Amino acid sequence: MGEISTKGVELSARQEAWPSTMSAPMNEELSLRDVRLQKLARMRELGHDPFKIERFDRTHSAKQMLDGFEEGKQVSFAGRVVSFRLMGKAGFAHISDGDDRIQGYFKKDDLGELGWDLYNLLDVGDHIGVEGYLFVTKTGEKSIHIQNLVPLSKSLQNLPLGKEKDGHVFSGLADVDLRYRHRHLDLICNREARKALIARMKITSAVRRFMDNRGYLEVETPILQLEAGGAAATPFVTHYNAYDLDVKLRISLELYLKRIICGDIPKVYEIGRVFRNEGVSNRHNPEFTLLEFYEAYINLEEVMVIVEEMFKFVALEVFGSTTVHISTDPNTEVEQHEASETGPVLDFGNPWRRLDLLTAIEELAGVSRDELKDLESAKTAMERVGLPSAKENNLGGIIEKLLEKFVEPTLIQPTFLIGYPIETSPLAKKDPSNPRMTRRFEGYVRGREICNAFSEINDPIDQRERFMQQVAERAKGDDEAHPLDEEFLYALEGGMPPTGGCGIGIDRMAMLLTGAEHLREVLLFPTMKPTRVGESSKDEAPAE
RNA sequence: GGGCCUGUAGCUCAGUCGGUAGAGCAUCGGCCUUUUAAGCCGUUGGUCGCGGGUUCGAGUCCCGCCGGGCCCA
Repeated sequence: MGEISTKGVELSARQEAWPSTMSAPMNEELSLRDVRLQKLARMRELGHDPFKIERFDRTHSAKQMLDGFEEGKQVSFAGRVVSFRLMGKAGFAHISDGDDRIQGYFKKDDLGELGWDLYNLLDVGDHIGVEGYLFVTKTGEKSIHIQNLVPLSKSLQNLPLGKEKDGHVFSGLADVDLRYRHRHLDLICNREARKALIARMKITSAVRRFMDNRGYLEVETPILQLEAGGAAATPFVTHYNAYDLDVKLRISLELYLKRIICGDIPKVYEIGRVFRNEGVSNRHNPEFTLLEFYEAYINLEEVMVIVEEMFKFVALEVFGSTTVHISTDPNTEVEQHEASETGPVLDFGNPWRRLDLLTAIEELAGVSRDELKDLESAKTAMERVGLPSAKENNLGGIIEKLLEKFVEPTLIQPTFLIGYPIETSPLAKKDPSNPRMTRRFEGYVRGREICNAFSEINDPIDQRERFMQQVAERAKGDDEAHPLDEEFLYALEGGMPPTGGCGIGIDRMAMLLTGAEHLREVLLFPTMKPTRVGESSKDEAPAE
C-alpha cells in the first residue's frame, strides 16, 4: 500500500486515522505492539499526545454515576477502556475507574471529525478522559453520551481483559502463575482477586486504627540483626559491607518490642515484614506481615479480649459484618462476604471459645495428661494413637504433634487454646500451677493458627535459663532453636513490668476474613521462583 | 523431600492410535449511527516450557531439567 489517496474511493475512519507517513497494516505483518505504536504516532499527529497530559478533572466516579443516576446530567469521567464495540459511525466502550465500569456512547456527529478519529485510534487498555451527559440506551444500560474525548495513555499491550456478561467473565486471565507474576494484570482483569487484595489492604489499615484508637504507640524496629530471635525459624543471611559483617533478617518483632516495654513505654505495637527461610505453601510465604503488640500490667485473659475485639472491629470496619461465610468448594479461591448457603459461617461477634490444651488432647486424642508427664509414656501413647514417635526427644514436641493431628482440625469457630509446654515456649511465663506448662495461648479459626500470645517472662534469671536450654537444643542439632540475646537480657535485668504480648499474622488474618484458600490471594507480590527463560528477562535488550 | 496433575497463538482452551498445528476471543481489512460475550464476511498470528532419546516421522512415546497446581512427610 502506498500513501492514502483522497480521491476515488472514500476511506473509512479507521484508515484515515493512520499516520500519513505510514501505510495501514493491511497486508503487512505487524506485531500487536507495532500496531499500537502506530496508533500512538497518529494521535500525536492529530495533536493529542496522551503522554503529555498531566491531569484530567473528573466530576464523578463510575459508581457515583450509576448509583445517583440523573438522565441528562453533564459529567466528566476518566478511566481505562475495558471493552470496545464499533458500529460504522458510532460505537460503545466500557470505561473502568478500577472499582466500577460505565458504558460510553461515541457518535461521530457529536464527537466531530477529530474526536471520531481519536475514538478510532483507541484500544482496549487505553486510559481516556471523557465529557458528556448521562442517558439510558435502548437496552436499558446507564451510559454516558460522550461529547469530548481525551486520550490519557496508550496501552502498548493486548491486555487479557475477558468479555463479560451478567457478571460472568469469559476468557480473561486464569493462569495463576501469570496472575501472581504480573499482578497488575490481575488487578485490572480479575474483579474477585482485586476485591480480596483491596480487602487485605483495608484490613491492615483497620488493625492499625484499632491499635491507635486504644493508645498503643506504633514503633519501628531493626530488620537487620546480628542474631534473629524471638521465634523458632531459620533466618535469611545477608552481608553489611561497611562493617564487613554478616547480618540476618528478622524472624519476629518480639525482643526489640519488649526492650521498648523495658524503657517504660507501656503500650507498643509494630506491623512489619518478617522473613523466614522456609518453603512456600498455601499458608506460608518466606516474607510475611506480622503484627505484634505488648501491653504492660495486663494478663493473658485481657490479651484474649483485645484479640476478640480486634477481629470484631476489623470485620465490621472492612466488611460491615462480624460473620464470614466460608465456601466449602475448593475450586472457589476467593469467596467473599456474600451470603452463601454452603459451608460454615464464622462469627467474630461473640467471645471466642476457651479451651485448655491438655484437656483438649485428652478429649480429642485420647491421651491423658498423666501420660504426658514423662517422655517414655508419652512416646508410647503417641504410637498408640497412630503417630510415629522415634524422632521425638521432648514432651513439648509430642504435645504439639498431638495438637496438630487431633485438635487443630476441629477448631473451626474462633477458639483460644490455653497452656503450652515449656520446651516450645521459651519466652512465656511458667504456669504457677504446673511448671511444665506456660501461660501462653494460641488462637485458632478454621483449623488454623491465627495468633500466639503469652504472659511475657520478666524474670531475667528465668529467661536466661530458658535461653540456655535453647542453646543446648541448638547444640543437639535443632537449627531453629532460639539464640541467646544478651542485649535483651540486659534490658530485662533493668526491670520489665508484667506484660501481655501477642503476635498475629496479618496475611493469615486476611485469608480468614476474605475466605481465601491460598495465602497468595492476599499478598500483592507473593514470592515466586524465577523462571529460567524468565518473564523478567523477556523484555530486556540482549546483552550485546 | 515423595506421589499425582499440568505447561500448545496475546488470552481461554481442543488436539483421537505417532503422520507436516486447531477453535473462540483479541489483532488487521470490509459492512453497520443505541451495541453489550454485538453481528456478518475476510485476514494475521506457533521454537507445542527447555534439552536429549526412540522412530522413516514426535505436540503425542521414553529420559533429564525448568515453571505452576494439588496431596503427603
